[in-house]
Amino acid sequence: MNELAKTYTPQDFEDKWYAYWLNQKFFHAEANPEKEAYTIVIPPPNVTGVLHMGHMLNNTIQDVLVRKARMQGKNACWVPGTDHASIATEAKVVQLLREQGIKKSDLSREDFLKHAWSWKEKYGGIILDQLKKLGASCDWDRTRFTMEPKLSEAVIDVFIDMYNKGLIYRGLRMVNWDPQGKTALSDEEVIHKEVQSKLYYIKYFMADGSGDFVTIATTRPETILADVAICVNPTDERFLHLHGQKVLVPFLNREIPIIADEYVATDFGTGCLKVTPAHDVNDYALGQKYQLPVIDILDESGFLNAEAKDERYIGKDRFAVRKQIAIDLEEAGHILKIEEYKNQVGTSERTGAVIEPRLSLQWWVDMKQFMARNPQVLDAVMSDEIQFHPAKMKNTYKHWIDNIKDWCISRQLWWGQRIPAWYDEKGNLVAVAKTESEALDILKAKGQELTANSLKQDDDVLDTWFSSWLWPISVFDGFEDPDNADIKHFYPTNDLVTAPEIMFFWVFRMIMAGYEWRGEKPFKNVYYTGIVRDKQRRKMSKSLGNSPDPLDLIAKYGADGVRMGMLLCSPAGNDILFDDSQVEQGRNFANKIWNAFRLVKGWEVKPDNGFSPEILAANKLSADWFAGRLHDALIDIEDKYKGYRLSEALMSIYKLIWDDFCAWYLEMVKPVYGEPMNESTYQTTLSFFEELMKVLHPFMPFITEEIWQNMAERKTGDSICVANYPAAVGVDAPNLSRVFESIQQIRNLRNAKGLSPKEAFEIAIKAKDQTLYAPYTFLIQKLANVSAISFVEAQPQGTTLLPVDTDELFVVLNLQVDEAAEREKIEKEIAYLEGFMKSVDAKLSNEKFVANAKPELVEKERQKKADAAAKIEVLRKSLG
RNA sequence: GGAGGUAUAGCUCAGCUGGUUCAGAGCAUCUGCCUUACAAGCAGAGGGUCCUUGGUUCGAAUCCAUGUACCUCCA
Repeated sequence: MNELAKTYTPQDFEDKWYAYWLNQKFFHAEANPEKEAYTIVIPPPNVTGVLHMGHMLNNTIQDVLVRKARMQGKNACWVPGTDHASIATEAKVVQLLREQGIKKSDLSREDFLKHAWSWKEKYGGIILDQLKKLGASCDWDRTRFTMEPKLSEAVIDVFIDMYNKGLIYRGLRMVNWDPQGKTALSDEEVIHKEVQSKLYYIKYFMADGSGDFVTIATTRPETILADVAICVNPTDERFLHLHGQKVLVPFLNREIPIIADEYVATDFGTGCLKVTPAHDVNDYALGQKYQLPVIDILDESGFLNAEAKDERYIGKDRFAVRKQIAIDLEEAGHILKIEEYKNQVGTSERTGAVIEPRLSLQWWVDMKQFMARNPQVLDAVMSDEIQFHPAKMKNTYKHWIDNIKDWCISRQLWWGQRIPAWYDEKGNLVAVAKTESEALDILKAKGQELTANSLKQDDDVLDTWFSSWLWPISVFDGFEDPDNADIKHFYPTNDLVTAPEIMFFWVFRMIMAGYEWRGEKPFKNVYYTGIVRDKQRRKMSKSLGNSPDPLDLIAKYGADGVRMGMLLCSPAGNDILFDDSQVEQGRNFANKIWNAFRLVKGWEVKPDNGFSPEILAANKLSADWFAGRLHDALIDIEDKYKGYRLSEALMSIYKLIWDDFCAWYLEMVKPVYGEPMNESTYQTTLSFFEELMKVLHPFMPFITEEIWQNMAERKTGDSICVANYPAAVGVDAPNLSRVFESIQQIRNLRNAKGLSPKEAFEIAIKAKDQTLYAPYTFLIQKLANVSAISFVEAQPQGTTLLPVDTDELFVVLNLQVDEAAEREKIEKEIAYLEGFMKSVDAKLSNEKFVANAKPELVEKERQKKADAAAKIEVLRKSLG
């Protein structure tokens, strides 16, 4: 290293070191039974996605964990990859085609998939390249994609296996229908939003022509065309006379019965419920119970179909009809009133469209049965066999499992794994098999002769999560070859880092898959990150435009600064409020380190024998002190890692470097201007620096590598990312607490009195135990700019007293002291200590305390009392 | 409507098994310094009814209950 730039400029070296790491294959891991494996599988981002702040946080945490494991000599493997994201990707491709004037409906399945694949090839890798900018140390040779042939095959095999085990069934059920994506969704893919809508009170006239009517309240007047009954609560006295009567559906004049069921709430709306089995989940249940007909008036796009019967509305969108029918009802005298009303509507996570409950034939996973087969899915989490961080997430997990519902896994899309089910010409399910010929074989074995022409495969594909739940197994080809070296070595994985909202979509289901197909948990720890929000607590999102572009941030502050900014404020499970100023703090820290290194590298180094024994001894003492600090800090940091408290670990490192190393240690050993540094202290300082860089490396990989490479001669193939992580070594460190306090007291006095730090003065110390000061007077002289130090038995004339713990320090200065203010300050201090002593006394004289509290605690209290008494004495004396 | 969570300094958060090493950290603020590594810096300082009200206990920020506010998930 020749010249170091004056300020830290990450742009100069980040790309260089990332390329070097890749070149040297430091991130690549091969199965090796000799070594302890450490594995993370990435939560595969959508192949359509671009990096957002959530990814940044998530992947920074993973990188910290994997880099530390790697430095600790583990066989660290972080498997990257992407998710095919069937709905999101298909929606994007459809939109792109539309822009080119091509309609999906005009394309064959094969042609559409060609377009989708070429789109994926073009844009699919973007997000992974962005992760490289962040410094992610993934094993890129292992990059997987949930829809690549091997992984798709695993999905199909699993489907067939589950079908054969009776864990999957096909059934006509109410599903969440996305009219825009034209597909079914699982419950987890539906987002409930509160909207301002209207509650319409509509009159239904009695069929007997009496002119009497009942009033119902609904937010969806367009569905009256699909009404098949009116329902009231059997105990509702207002409507007893109506039971069994009939009313007419407005406009259609269809006669429908009035039925009674406890389901209806008497205190909501009018107490009369219109029953529309085709368009409401609860109504469907009612319809089943009373064997009511089902009239479905909506098509797959949410437009009214011929079943609506009324020509005015057929072929029109549900929302348009809602508006129109309200007007028409009003004109026809059917509207009693319209109220403003807040209610929840389900929307599609992917397309944003309002979900339509729709009766359709779909494939389902029988979750209750699955759980019965694999009780460990719950037990392992509750017993901490799989640890959640933070642990409070266990409650949510349990509650959800206790209320588990079947999982709808079929999607009416083309982009994804096509369901391996086969139907005859009448649409009857005849076989579940991987290929057409296997299906024919199965049929043959059953004695059914069908030809390829009469056999038709299911048109639908599987839910994206039906492939990602296999991820920890499938990335190691654990389905294709269950005993291969990779899966045996790397599975179960160690840590999973993900967002809490993914718990049910993904974490839970991976645990299911792990026990079902490996008989083993998929990971040991789950770290739930927070949601990244802006300063106003709004979730960062593209539509709000409140999310900074991570790459811009990296360009401005450097990847290390961004990583640190993300981590500083993100305890596990808490939302993180993101602000540029945090990233700035990270960048400033990097700059601090950079300059500390400039200082050390700038020293002129000469052999020890040219230095006075005093200087050598002094530097040795300083080094011993810092070695002690380093030891304590390493233990503390390790502790925080163990509890997955990464932001706290980082804060400990931050303070270790900034305060202990830079502010204290470097100032202690720094030669006066123009003087050289002795060789042994220089070497010790460099080795401290190296240890610090190693400890910091998982958090700030780039700057630590840059400095590490420059602190000594390095060979190609050397890197801090594979250097040994420092271990805490016990040391005999001097206690400098009184020395530091003395220095701070003197600095404080200077500040308070407006004395220049350049002006040196003498001090005298009256101490019970001089050995706490005598060997270190050079430090007080150097760091507090003191010209001479003597030890005395009483306060010399014309000096100012500074209390240092129970000792007294006298500054030899004729200060114009504001006597009254001084006295007041000291008296305040005495009052506080006396109050303190009183409370300790009260405790000690309380028999129950002495009897109940632990003996060491009582002893501690006695000690406190004695200390306080000594301090009071010192203060009293200073008052004269 | 149901479930879970949170409430501590201006902001973001620690505070574990109740006990003055318990009221803390970082940032921000204020004061003084461009002190030859760093103004992206240095040296200091101020700042809190630990959400309310009860209870348990010799002792509560900590445990329990109630209320309030906010967040998340589910219906």
